[in-house]
Amino acid sequence: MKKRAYSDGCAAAHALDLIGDRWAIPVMREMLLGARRFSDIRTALPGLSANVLTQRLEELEAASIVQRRKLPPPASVQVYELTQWGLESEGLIKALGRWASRSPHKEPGPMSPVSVILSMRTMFSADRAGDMRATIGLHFGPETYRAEIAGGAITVDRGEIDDVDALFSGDQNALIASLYGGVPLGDVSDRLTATGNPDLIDHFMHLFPLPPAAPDLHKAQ
Amino acid sequence: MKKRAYSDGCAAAHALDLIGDRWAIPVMREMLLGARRFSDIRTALPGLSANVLTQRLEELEAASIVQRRKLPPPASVQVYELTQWGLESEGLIKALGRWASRSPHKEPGPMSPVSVILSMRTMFSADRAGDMRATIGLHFGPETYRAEIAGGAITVDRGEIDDVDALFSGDQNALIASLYGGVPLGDVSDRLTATGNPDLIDHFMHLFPLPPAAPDLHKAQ
DNA sequence: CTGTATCCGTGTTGATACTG
DNA sequence: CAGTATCAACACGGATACAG
Repeated sequence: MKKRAYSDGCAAAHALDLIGDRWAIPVMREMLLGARRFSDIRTALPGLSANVLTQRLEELEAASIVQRRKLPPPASVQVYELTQWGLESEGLIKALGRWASRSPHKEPGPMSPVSVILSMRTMFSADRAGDMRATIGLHFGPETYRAEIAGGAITVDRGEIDDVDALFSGDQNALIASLYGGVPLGDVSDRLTATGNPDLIDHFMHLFPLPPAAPDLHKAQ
Repeated sequence: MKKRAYSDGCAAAHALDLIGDRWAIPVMREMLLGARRFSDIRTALPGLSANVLTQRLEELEAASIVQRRKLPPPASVQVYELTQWGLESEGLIKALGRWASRSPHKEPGPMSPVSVILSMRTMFSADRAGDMRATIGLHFGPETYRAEIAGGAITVDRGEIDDVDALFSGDQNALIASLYGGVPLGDVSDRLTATGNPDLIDHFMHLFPLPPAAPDLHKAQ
C-alpha cells in the first residue's frame, strides 16, 4: 500500500519523496503568497487536472506541508494554505528558479500572477536598486500586490494599491515580456498600463536582471 | 515526439522540466563531487535500473547539465560529469536537503558516500566551529575525502588522507548514525574507526546540528 | 567488465465526464 | 464550486539479452 519511494537517508531524496511528484511544486508555489481555493489553483495551472490536484493536496496535507481551512461565515469556503514549514520552501523554489534561469533551452511562456511576484523576489538586484525607495502596485486580474523597495531590499506581497508611487495594471505576461524579454513597455501598452513617475517606472523595470545563459554543449539537439 | 512538459514561463517550472523526472536529482547528486562511471552511479543508487539511468543521462546531457567524457588511455573508460552550470545546482540540492531535514516524517536510511559529504557541506555550523582549524580525512570503501575546517567555513572534497589531523574509516552510514542520530562513536566502532585527537574528533562530531522538526499537523496518518 | 537495447507487468498520470 | 469516477496512455522498474 506504500507509494514508490527512494529508500535513501539523504535529506534531498526525502524531499523528493515529499514534493517530487509531478505538479507538487507548482501547487505549492501557488500557495506561497497566501491561502488559495481549489479553483484558484486550477486556474493558475491549466495543465493540471482536478483528480491530480486532489491527490497532491491530500499528499501535501499528510506531509504537514499544507493545511486546509474553512473560512468563517459568510464566506464559508474551503481554502488551502501552506503550514509554517511549507512556507519555508520558498528558498528552495527560488533556488530552482534561479538555477533554471540560466538554462540554454529556456523559453518564455505564460506565467501566473504568483509566479510573476516570486520571480521578482528571486531576481531582485540590490546593486541595481541602490538607495531607491518606492512603493509599486501591481494589479493582475482580480488580485492586487504591493512591492516595497527600500534599503536595497524588496518585499512583494498581496496588498492594497492605493497610495503607491507607480501602478501596473493589466496582464502579468505583458509585464514579464518587458521585465525579462526586453520588450519596451510602449509595445505592450494594449495589455498593460503603467501609471506614475516615468523615471521611477524605468528604474523599476531594470531591477531584475537575468543571469547569462549557460552554454549549450549538446549542439545536436 | 516531445515529452510531457509544464508549459509555464515560471523558471522553477522549467527547472522541473529539466530535472523533475524521477531519479534525475539523485543522479546529479552523485556527480557533484566529480566525474563518475555508469556503474558508480548504479552502486550508489540501488533502486535505479540501468535503462532508467541511461535515459536520465541522455536527457541531462541534452539539457547541457551533464557531459560524457572519455578518460585518456590507458584508462579509456567513459565517465559522466556535470557541466559548469550543472555544478551550480549544488545550492539547489542543498536547499532541498536543508528544507527536508525538518520533515516530521523523515527517517534514517542508508546514504551514499557522496550524500554524506554533501550533508556536511549543508549542515555545517559556523557558530559551532568557532575558530576551529583542522583537516579531517574520510575513507569510505574505495574513496577518500578530505575536509578542511578554518575561519568558520568548511570545504569537503575528494582528496588525499595522508597528513590529516583525524581520520574516519569504514562505513559512512555509521558516521551518519553518530553525526545525526546521536549514537556514540563507541557504539559503531565495529563499522567505523576514528583515529586522531579525541577532543578534536568530539568537536568535529558536533559541527553539524540538525534543525528542529516541523510539527506534524496531520495527526491521523 | 561497461554500458545499451528490448520486452513486459504494474502503477501513476491525465482527459473526460459526472455528482453533491 | 469542489471534487469523484472511469479509462487510456505512459513511465517506471525488473529481467534479460546484446555490443564493445
